[in-house]
Amino acid sequence: MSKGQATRERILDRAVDLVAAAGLEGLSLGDLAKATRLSKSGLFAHFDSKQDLQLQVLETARAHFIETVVSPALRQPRGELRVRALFENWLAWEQAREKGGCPFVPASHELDDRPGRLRDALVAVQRDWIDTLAMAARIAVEEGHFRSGLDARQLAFDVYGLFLAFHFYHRLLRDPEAAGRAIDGFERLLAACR
Amino acid sequence: MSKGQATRERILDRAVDLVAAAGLEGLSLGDLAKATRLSKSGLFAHFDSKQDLQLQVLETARAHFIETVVSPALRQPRGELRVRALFENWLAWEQAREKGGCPFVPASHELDDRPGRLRDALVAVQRDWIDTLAMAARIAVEEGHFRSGLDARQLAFDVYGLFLAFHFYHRLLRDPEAAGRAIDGFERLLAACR
DNA sequence: GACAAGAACGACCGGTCGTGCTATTTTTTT
DNA sequence: AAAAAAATAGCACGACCGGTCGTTCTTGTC
Repeated sequence: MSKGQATRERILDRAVDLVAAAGLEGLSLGDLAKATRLSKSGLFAHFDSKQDLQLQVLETARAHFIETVVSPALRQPRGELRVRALFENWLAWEQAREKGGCPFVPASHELDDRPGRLRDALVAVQRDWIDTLAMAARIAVEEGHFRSGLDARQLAFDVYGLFLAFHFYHRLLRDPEAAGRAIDGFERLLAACR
Repeated sequence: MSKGQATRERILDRAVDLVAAAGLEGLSLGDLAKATRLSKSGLFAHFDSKQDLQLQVLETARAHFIETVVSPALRQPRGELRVRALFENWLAWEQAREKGGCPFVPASHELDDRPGRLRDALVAVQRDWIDTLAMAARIAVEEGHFRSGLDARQLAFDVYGLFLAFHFYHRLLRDPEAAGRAIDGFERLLAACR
């Protein structure tokens, strides 16, 4: 790998953290340059525009998410275990990044009223993730772990709600019971699926 | 009421809409001046600083929220009906503001890592609201509508999750079924409380 | 060792931000 | 109607924004 390529990856990894903390708009070239100990222009030479940078940050975050949340869960056996793994890895993903948390959550609220390529890219990522959740639930029905007739997309909605509530209680309210509450809610949800 | 007072309230009302759309940081004095047809300096004379403006915007939003969500629900009879009213008014509050949605949701994500008076004020508002939800649930236990031993604060957590999922599906994904999903989830939640 | 390509630099552009100071207009009080 | 007070406008500031420029340092190839 060329040196430029390596630097660009270093920039993007650092940028994902900054986005998780301050959002996609809060990410400024100056801050990112300081964080990577590059000059602003030296950094900017790696990207066509700020939007290009933001798109690449989104793509980098997506790759991280798939690597640490989705892929390990897909190695679990089909059915309830896999659904559990998806949710638990998701919570861990949010907690692991000590400084920022999940970068998609702030991005979702910044972009929900701003049409454009950035928003389209984010929506695509989120739809994929919801599809993954729903598909895992549907497989659990096939396996006989969940009752037939279960609305898998409704389950995905409910689970997403638990994650967002966790994010909110954890990051804004600093509630130490946030994770416990999310897990309790998830168990109650699963019990209703059987 | 003096004219200045009236203008200030007009500014704050308009500012709440802009915050709902663009967040507390996205609110700029220039934009707000244009929206209220004042000069930037003429507008600024009403406030000590931008932070002062933001604090007053938060307080204005809080007053609106209590007026349109909490107070009408407290006029409902104690018990399940009141819990229902709180949730339904909450959903309606989010949908009523055609341009912006709930101003507290974007603010929560902007401020979750920024200590200061703004964050403290927002946390206080949110804690009050969660207490209101939990208290209504506890009353429903007293009235015999909900089973005894119910964890009222867990219910508040779950309900908050449903609202956030609704907000996310509605505003980012533009899912027309968002409200239906939230209501379905709420009904399932209530059924488990009885 | 020459030389081109890649990578990073510092200076700078026009624009917008929050914020102060001063003048002018409008409202209120006498 | 005059004087006092309040409300608004005009203007300029320093800081920072995304982005461009020409230059320099590094790297690898012939």
